[in-house]
Amino acid sequence: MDGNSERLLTPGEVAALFRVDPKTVTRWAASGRISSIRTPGGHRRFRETEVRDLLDGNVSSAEAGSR
Amino acid sequence: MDGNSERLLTPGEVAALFRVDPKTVTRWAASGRISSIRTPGGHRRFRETEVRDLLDGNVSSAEAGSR
DNA sequence: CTGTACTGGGGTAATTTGGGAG
DNA sequence: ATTGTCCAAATTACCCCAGTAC
Repeated sequence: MDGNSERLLTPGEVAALFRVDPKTVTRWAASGRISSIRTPGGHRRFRETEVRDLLDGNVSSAEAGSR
Repeated sequence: MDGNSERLLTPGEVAALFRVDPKTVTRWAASGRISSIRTPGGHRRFRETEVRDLLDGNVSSAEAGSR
């Protein structure tokens, strides 16, 4: 209960995080690749946790282990 | 906290920085020589700091007569 | 209610992906 | 072993305009 408000990000925010175009983020939501919440007006909003998870959940660590 | 504000570069950007083909950059990521973040669409994004470090941190001053 | 900034949808061009062969 | 080019397919970027968000 309470306001465990999940911070919602706008397409422009997510686009900046992934270095892509806001329209591309919209396509991800349309393809079901990312969860999206719709505002009464039809605009989309994304969960920060989901975006964060995607950002660091696919990082191939090069790790400088010059052996 | 949250040092997530990292600028990401596209394969074409990194390729232009190294003066190589985008395909070559992709191979570096596939070999694990450089960190890579994947977009939900499958495209790769590279960290600006990582590329910069490689560009400036790999200069063997004078390149002693290696040949 | 007015105004500014951003968003949604469609369509087309550019880029990126993956594997194979030189 | 590393790189550059070939092919085909997928994904992404930018154009327009109207509507929504604050």
